[in-house]
Amino acid sequence: MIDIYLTLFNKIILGEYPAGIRLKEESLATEFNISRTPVRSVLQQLEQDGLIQIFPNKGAIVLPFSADEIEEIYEIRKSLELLCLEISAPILSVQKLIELKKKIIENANNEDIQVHTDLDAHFHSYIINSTGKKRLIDMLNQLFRLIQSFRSLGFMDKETKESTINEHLEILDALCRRDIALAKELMRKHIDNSKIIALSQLLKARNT
Amino acid sequence: MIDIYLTLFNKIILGEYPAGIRLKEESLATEFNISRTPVRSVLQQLEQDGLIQIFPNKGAIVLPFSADEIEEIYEIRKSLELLCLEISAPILSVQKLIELKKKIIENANNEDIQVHTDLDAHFHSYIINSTGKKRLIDMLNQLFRLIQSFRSLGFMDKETKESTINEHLEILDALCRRDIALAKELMRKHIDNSKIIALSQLLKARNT
DNA sequence: TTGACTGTTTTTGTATACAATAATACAAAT
DNA sequence: ATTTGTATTATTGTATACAAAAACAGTCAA
Repeated sequence: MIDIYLTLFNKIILGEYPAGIRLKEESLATEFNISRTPVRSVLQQLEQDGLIQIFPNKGAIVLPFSADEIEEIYEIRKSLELLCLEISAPILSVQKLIELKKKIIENANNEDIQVHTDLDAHFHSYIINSTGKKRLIDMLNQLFRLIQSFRSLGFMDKETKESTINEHLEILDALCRRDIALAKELMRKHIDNSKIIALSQLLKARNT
Repeated sequence: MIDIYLTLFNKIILGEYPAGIRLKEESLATEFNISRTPVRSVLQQLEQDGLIQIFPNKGAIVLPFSADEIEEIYEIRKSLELLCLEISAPILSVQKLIELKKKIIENANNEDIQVHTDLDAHFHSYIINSTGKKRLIDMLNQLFRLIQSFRSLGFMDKETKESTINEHLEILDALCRRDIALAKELMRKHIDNSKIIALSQLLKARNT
């Protein structure tokens, strides 16, 4: 049931199911060889992700997932992640920050995209999870799922990869020195840059 | 079905269902004289609200909704509502801002709590909805639902009511003059004050 | 007494059948 | 020709039946 969720999720994100088309329970059920019951459950989840809208007694339609969406998601992400930084920066372990820096430097020339995707996730998750704020963590993870594919795709480009690495390292340095104001400013710029990368990846994905 | 959702929602918020207790589908179904199918749907919604957690094949337990939760929700709200302000402040209609001011002043001495609850909602909604950002609006509305009861209760106290009114008016003035930096600063303080009010209302509600 | 095993019961997950609602097509009237 | 009303169909909403998994209780062995 998790896989029909992910299948639909990705089809919508990647534009395979365009905005406006209707998702009928029966069709989906037969398509995935399951009954309508789990289908309804999945549709409810997708609505919570903001990918579809369910009209009572009328069914579900796919909502637009366009550049505007990416733009909005990144602005929300920026606000929430800066809040995380504010909360966790004073209590982050310098030792762990240094470890993270080492890992990033060691893998700087690694060609594997997955490695960089993981390091990126690791970097942001450490800051976010250290807040210990359940809701905040959940909200950011939900946003991350929405932009995940476009984030990874960005690491295919060498320059993009290198600038991302540098930005991560600079933020870690500021955090080690407990220069929170600088860390926030750098993080703000980093997320703005990431947004531009994601947007360009979206356009690429949609034009293929 | 909407009413069983609201019933459970409020019972959890108000501490009637304490953290940790298990919600069994069958019991809820018989209690509300419906079948398990809509109960499951409601439980899924409550999980999205962050009020319960569903463990696969094991069922749902109520999560804590304590002062810490209120604290966290208000911090998130502050970040997101300030983002809204940043986006919408430059484009808010001065005419509408003045209308809003008038309404607030006219009703300043009204004794009806509902009137003040509505004005409060109106004030914040205008700023939030003017962004036109669907996701942002949805997220804030979800947060508002969680703290709604404690917000209204605050208006029972005369001093609290008056300070809230004054804060709203000051923010509206700043917005009329397009002094966005000031508006943001005032909004930040306003939400911090609201947090304290909500927290005290939570404690009151829990001790009765 | 403790601990592992097994059979029973409870509870959740899914499929299916039925009910209620909305969409559609077609006919009749203006 | 357009609109209104009605019958039909399609689709969602809910109840129930069945399957799978987990929790529980009791028994036996160490």
